[in-house]
Amino acid sequence: MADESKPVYLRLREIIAASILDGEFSDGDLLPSVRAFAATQGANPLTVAKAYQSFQDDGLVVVKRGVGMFVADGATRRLREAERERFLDSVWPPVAAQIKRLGIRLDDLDLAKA
Amino acid sequence: MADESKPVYLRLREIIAASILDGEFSDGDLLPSVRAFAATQGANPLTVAKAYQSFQDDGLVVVKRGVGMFVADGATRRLREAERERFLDSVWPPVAAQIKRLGIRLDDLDLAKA
DNA sequence: CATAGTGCATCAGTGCCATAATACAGCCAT
DNA sequence: ATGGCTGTATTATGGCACTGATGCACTATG
Repeated sequence: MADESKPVYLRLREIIAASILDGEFSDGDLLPSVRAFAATQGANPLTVAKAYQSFQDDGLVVVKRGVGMFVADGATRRLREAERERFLDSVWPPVAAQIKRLGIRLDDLDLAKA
Repeated sequence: MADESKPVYLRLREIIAASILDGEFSDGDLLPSVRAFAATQGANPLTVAKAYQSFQDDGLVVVKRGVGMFVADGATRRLREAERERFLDSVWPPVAAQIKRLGIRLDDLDLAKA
């Protein structure tokens, strides 16, 4: 969901979520520091902090002050379920409607194109 | 694409585009006036005007000052092609990526749910 | 000409987003 | 203990998009 028009902190949030879902970071793993991640993404550290903040609010990330941010226990599973529900409820229906409206056939939709 | 978080004028634009693609308005038809459409949608007339504006810029709508806005010649076809290209280029790839990432099977995606 | 319906231009207000510069609080290896 | 790394809080600023109220120019109709 790399929509170029979205706010930066939301894009960063999606990048982090994708990394976790793809297994790049597992439960208990130490996430990149705010400053380090900001550097690699060319973003402001405070903007990164804002992205991390939303994960804390959901309890998906645990902060050890002075050490770093860790993926919470069971976060991978909970994140996957939350994202799945959000996708099926909010993302897919309008997409399906557009597919139908535009008369797009499933042959045109290559699932490997991702 | 009724994303509740999007700006109003973009949602209105999508409503209009869908109406045209669904054949509710054909080439040459008179579109609802800015004020009338604003009333039915509970929006501000200026916001509606901004939505219509984007169609004018694309030449999909022709303005007769003092009369109203008409669907341009060939607009239905051009709109369908533009929307199709936009969908395949910008919308579908991230959606497909998310489907793959979340391990969603095609059985869960009911195309009739639209 | 008078009226009522069009779209449109102008100006202003509001809120979110991103950035910045510091400073502070906690942990850890040396 | 000290230096260096964590995240956090504060305040301020600039930019931009969205929304809104008012009034004007235009056209069809009678």
